[in-house]
Amino acid sequence: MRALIVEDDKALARTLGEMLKSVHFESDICNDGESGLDWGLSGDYDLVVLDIMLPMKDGFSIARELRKAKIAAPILMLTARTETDDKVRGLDSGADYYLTKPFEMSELLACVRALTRRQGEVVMDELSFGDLKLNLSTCDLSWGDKKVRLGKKEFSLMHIFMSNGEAVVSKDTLINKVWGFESDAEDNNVEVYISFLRKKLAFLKAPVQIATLRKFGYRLERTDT
Amino acid sequence: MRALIVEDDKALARTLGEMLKSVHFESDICNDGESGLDWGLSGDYDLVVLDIMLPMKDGFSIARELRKAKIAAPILMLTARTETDDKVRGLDSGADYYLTKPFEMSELLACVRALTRRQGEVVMDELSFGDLKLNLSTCDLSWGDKKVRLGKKEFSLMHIFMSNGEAVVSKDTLINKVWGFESDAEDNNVEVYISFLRKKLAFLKAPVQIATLRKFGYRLERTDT
DNA sequence: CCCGAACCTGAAAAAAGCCTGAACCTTTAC
DNA sequence: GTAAAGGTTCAGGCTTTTTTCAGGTTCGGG
Repeated sequence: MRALIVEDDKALARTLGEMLKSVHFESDICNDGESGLDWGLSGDYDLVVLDIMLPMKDGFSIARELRKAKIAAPILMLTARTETDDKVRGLDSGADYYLTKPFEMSELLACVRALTRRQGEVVMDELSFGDLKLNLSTCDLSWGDKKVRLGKKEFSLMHIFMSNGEAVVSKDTLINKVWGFESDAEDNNVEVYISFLRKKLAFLKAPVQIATLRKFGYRLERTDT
Repeated sequence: MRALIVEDDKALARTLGEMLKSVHFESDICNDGESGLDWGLSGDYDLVVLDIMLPMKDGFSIARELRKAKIAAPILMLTARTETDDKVRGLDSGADYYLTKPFEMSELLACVRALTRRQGEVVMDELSFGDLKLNLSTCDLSWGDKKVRLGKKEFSLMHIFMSNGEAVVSKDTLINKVWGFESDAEDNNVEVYISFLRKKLAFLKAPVQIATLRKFGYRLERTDT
């Protein structure tokens, strides 16, 4: 993890760096606003600690410009100003936390933990088999730039196949998982849906097919090219 | 957007609710810790405002248990305690921001904005999907120079769609987030509003549609040109 | 080579889900 | 208080999904 510290008080900057080091951050330090912004724009920091009053360029502007450049790293604003207006301005410039000096190091570290904790963000779930992809959040099956929408049962079936790789899946298994443990669905229902899926795979021109293994079931296979 | 306020000072709770309302949050209020936790566990909130000293169960425990249950909503901890130890404890329990009373409402709202701002989004009061824009402060949906005003429910729905990009959103989710998880709204209510929104999108001639995925829900889609 | 079991698939019926106009109710603004 | 805006309910009609069915094809063992 890398942190950028933009702070003109060199002693404080160094202390911050050491504190962060104790929680496994490598820190870079800038003593003025311009260089702070430049470094921040590189985009490879996981945290930015920003003073407000700085030579050359103030912390508000830096935060604003970083956000404008789509830099998403958490910004911790650190300042002696206690006015509510400053806090509001700081947070609205794009900062994620506003901490007023003086503060204890334990508090700062707790903030840092809170800010960096939520990194397990938007996980776009997707199953894939070769280049065939099943998007679990949009429910569509795609290969290259072609996409088809799957109905619910089609989706469940495909989901099962794609989670099983190349393993054979029996009709019984499919019926149990898709139609439910105790349903009166028959083998033919599965067959019909397999047929639907094959049509869609053909439409995608995907190099993948659903192969039949008589008396055993079905499985996904790559169709070599 | 829905907020859960857990605060035993009823007057303050009500004030908070009103403040949040002005930034388009529907709030549910709990006056004790136990019910606060229960409600929070429903997982339908986009923000939790938590007092620390509460009857039945303190804010630290609530935050900890919510996180344990994988509830990811931002937690704003709100308290009179100014001890560094309390702050550290609060943040480490899972809170995302620690605000000490007394505070001004403008500060609270700035925190809320900072907390609910999706990472990577720059302009705070506008969501966008392609060229379609939803102005969060005027509730206007616009495309190019055309604009329509959305009602509150229409707005909430659109807000959810636009924060979710192209992901499918189920009717249950929509009902829980727009009408509240213990409401008796039915699927048809959602359908009616989807219908309203479609009319407005059509009026805007926006290249965006609300697609139906039968048995899954709805999602935004670009209508290719 | 022949037969039956297993499988495929188009079509159509049945069921489930969805859309929407309109009437009616509730809240808000003045 | 009143009107307008917003919200809810309802019913009939429409669309898509799911099931059913029937005739055809494939496969493997005798």
